[in-house]
Amino acid sequence: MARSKSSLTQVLLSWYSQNGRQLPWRKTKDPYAIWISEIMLQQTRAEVVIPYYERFLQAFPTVQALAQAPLDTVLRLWEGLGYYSRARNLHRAAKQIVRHGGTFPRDAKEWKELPGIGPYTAAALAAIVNGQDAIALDANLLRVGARLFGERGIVTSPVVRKRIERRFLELLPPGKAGTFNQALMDLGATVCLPRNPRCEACPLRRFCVAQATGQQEKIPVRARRRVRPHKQFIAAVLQDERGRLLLVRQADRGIWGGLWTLPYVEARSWREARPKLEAITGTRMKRTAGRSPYSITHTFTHFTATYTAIPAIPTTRVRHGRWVRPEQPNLAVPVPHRKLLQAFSRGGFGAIPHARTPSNP
DNA sequence: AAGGCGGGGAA
DNA sequence: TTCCCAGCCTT
Repeated sequence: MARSKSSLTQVLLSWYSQNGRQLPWRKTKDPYAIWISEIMLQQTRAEVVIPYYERFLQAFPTVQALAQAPLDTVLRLWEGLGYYSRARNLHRAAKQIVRHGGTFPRDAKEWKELPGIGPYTAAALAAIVNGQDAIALDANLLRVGARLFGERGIVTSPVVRKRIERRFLELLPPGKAGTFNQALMDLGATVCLPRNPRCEACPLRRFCVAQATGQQEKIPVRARRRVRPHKQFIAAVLQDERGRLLLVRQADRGIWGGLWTLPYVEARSWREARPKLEAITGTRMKRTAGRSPYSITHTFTHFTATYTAIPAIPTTRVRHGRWVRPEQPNLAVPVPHRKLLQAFSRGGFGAIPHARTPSNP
């Protein structure tokens, strides 16, 4: 057992030195830059993160620069990346770090005290930045570990997570936690894939219980997925005399917290939506004659949504929100609303088909 | 322990 | 279409 353990680790590290991914945040030892990367990488694949990471570090090269920036500027650079509480927590944490003289945490326990840093990120940063022996148990390590150790329980359950972490901890080469964790991540991302794992290319093949028993497609075992509900939303496209559209800022919590959207509510008809939209914008409004609504659907993790944008005109002074040019709002706008703005700026949804006016859009 | 929270890429 | 990703926070 002792022999296979050390040889497993050696094979893994050797494979990593030849086949590891070249990622921008692996070229630096700056705790600030690595911290930014880890937050962006939460629930987000590395390829998606790369351009965001580059732009973000260019805009905010230091933790001081980030701490001094307005939240709206930070959210602008996060636009499209999702899970926007990450950006709000990042901004809060930057202020905390600067208040502590700009010194970064020295171990996992200190990292975890910052907002937006949970068990995984604390372990990853402790290992990569501080060289501390820790297991950064992300989805990759969970999947690799479940297959490698032949774990038959539901992988997301606390018991199974603990079991896999303990097994990896036994294999961890002291002082090399950063490399060890990232080697396992890369193995999960490029070889030990969720579907159709490339076992023929796996350096750990001869150590893998799932491979030996032919169960690599059945492991990891996941909890049953719930059905995804469908929700309908109505958005008002209020236009001023200069052709600008009204956006409102979402509160700093909940979906799209801190971002700017068309005024919208969950509703199935204009009749139902209008009073609520009037409350949000602080104005009375009526539908624009001759303009048709425009709908898009968007799938979230927990529900599917249809957003119907309805052109309308304010009939009293508008008290809330900000007028923006739809082709360049210069504010952080979530993807579905950005699509609505783009569709409108490319022709304003067109005219209502004269044969049949949708009464219940 | 469970649910809310984005968006995109791959099969 | 469905799955799932370098998870965290609140309840």
